[in-house]
Amino acid sequence: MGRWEPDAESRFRAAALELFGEIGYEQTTVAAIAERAGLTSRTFFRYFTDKREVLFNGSERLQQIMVNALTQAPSDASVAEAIEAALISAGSFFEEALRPFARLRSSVILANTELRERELIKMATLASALAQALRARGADESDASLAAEAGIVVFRIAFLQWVSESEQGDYAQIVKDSLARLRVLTAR
Amino acid sequence: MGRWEPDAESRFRAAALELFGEIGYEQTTVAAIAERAGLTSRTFFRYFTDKREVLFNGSERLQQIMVNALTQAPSDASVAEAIEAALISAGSFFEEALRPFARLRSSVILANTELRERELIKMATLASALAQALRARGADESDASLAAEAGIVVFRIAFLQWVSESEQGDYAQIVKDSLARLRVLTAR
DNA sequence: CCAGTGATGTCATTGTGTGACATCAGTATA
DNA sequence: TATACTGATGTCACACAATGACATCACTGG
Repeated sequence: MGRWEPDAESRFRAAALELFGEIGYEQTTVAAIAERAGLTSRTFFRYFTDKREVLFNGSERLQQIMVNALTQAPSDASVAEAIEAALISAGSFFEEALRPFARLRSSVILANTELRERELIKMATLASALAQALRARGADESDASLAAEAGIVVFRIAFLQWVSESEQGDYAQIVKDSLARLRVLTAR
Repeated sequence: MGRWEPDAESRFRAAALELFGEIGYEQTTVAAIAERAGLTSRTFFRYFTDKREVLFNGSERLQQIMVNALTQAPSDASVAEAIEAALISAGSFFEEALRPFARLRSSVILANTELRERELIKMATLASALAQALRARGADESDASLAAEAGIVVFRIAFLQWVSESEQGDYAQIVKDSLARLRVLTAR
């Protein structure tokens, strides 16, 4: 057995999500998270740059999945088709079993402005990565930005629907519907 | 003459923008801003909830202008047309004389992640307001969100182009071009 | 002339975030 | 086996952001 309990990082994540749900994000101090995880504040900040970041470090993996999907789309696919493929590939993140977790996390984020800010910049980073991948496929500079950002808009709205209590549909279907709606709306 | 120098708020804004430009956002302390403005940190936080907020409190006015434009668009205008009117109405913010200021402010924001976060949430708030106004015009619930968010994407990209050194065109023309591009991209 | 108002200042406190240094089990190396 | 090394954690000290409580005092209206 090692000198310390394993999985410090996931213990931090679990403790944080619990406390945020129990007493709210602002009321939760880093010291409290660390105590519940059996560690110290100082150690918390070695794993996460930020108090907020403890809720967001799955995002690199999501980004990688989506960029891969986009890159591997058929080379004759249109920009819109490539983006659609990327959005749908994110579905592996959104399996039914993870819905309760996603719901809790999502409600914590929506309840706090600081956390929404962080979420938005993660989405912006994702959009940049997708735009970059589109350019690598030969898309025009500003077309790439526009398409990627618009794609992320659809992604966010679809995700919110998927995670909402009332919604029953599966993620891929919601994405396709949203894309279709956007098409209608932008058409003259 | 009043007991204090007038325009405390704009003195804070000016001092902050100067210092951010001179030594960077992170290196600038609130105490330093206050000192340059001839006031106290405590007073700074009476005007601005945040250190960041000192760069962002024009946004309510922008929002009001755009929502007004959207609301006053002809009642038979399509969702897309109403959004276009709102985007173009923002042009009163972006007159040629203000470009140097906008450029400095923009470069300060782009250089710092915290500030980019704040900018993004201001844009998100703006998008919500536009969506709300669209619903008031009778637009479908999710159509309103999609159209407003997509509109803000165009707005952000157009603004970035307008503010960039190389670009020469005027704001309204850039918006129209970007909208046209988005239309082409989303079409099947 | 006086009470009240409001913008500012002073002081104290909590929490975030970070640098510098200490500890010490496990591992590699002589 | 002894010794040095590594790396995850802890301890301590500190700067800065943010906020509550209370003090100050020019100006205003009666």
